[in-house]
Amino acid sequence: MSENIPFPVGELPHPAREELILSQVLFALSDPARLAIVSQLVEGPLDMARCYLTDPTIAKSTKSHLMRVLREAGVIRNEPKGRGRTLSLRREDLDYRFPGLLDAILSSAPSGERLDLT
Amino acid sequence: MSENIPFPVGELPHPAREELILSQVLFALSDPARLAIVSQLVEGPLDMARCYLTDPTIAKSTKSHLMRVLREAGVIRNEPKGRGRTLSLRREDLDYRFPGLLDAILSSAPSGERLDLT
DNA sequence: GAAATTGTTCGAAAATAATCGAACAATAAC
DNA sequence: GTTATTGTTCGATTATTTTCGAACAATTTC
Repeated sequence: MSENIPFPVGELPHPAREELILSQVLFALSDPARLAIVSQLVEGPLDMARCYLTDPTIAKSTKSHLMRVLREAGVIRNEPKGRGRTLSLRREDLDYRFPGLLDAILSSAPSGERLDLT
Repeated sequence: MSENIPFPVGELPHPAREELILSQVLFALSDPARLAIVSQLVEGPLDMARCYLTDPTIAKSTKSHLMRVLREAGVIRNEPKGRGRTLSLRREDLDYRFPGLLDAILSSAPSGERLDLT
């Protein structure tokens, strides 16, 4: 009985580069847990299972929600990969729309939220 | 009957430069109305009465609250001046703590929220 | 000093956002 | 095919934010 097919859960919707809204990006990055996620993605794409949260007691549905906020703001990409997901930073799009913003934020981020950039 | 003297309302508390927290700043700037206020302050200090909101129907207590969020995040200064208040951007402190951040945000802000910078 | 101006604080109501567990979906492993 | 793994969605709950009007405070103007 397939009624109410909401979404095929596989490919998720991502805003186009031109649709990114500054306020939404700032809001997404204004949460320490979300910013910490972004910091982990600076080095490159990451399997979601290998993307750790500052608070390990958080429910997986909450983790999923954090990713959703980042994705809907256009900060990260979330793609199916095997039985899991690959997360990646939309650096080009962010730099194109908001030049210097990501760098400024990442270089100001608390050290606990920043990886080694040497 | 002076009980419960909460605050002399005059000088309001401002966080010190070292106390500014990135997440709080980003959150404060993630609201379009608040960002618009900040954009008006780029040109210099402004009497609060001359600081306009995008939505003119907003209550004065709400306007006051918007200013409070910006002040408590350390984005603006709010000082008594005559019977009103003078608002100013804490640019030096922000630039010191979060280099490039304010510029990146302001130059990416929607045109309706940005003044002429020529 | 009385009235007008400007803006803060307080308390309550409304709107948003965060969080969780349970149910579901998709792939992988067996 | 069955089970395990990984992560999304849904619905409910809680927490945080926003908004407002009323009351109050400080200053200016009269």
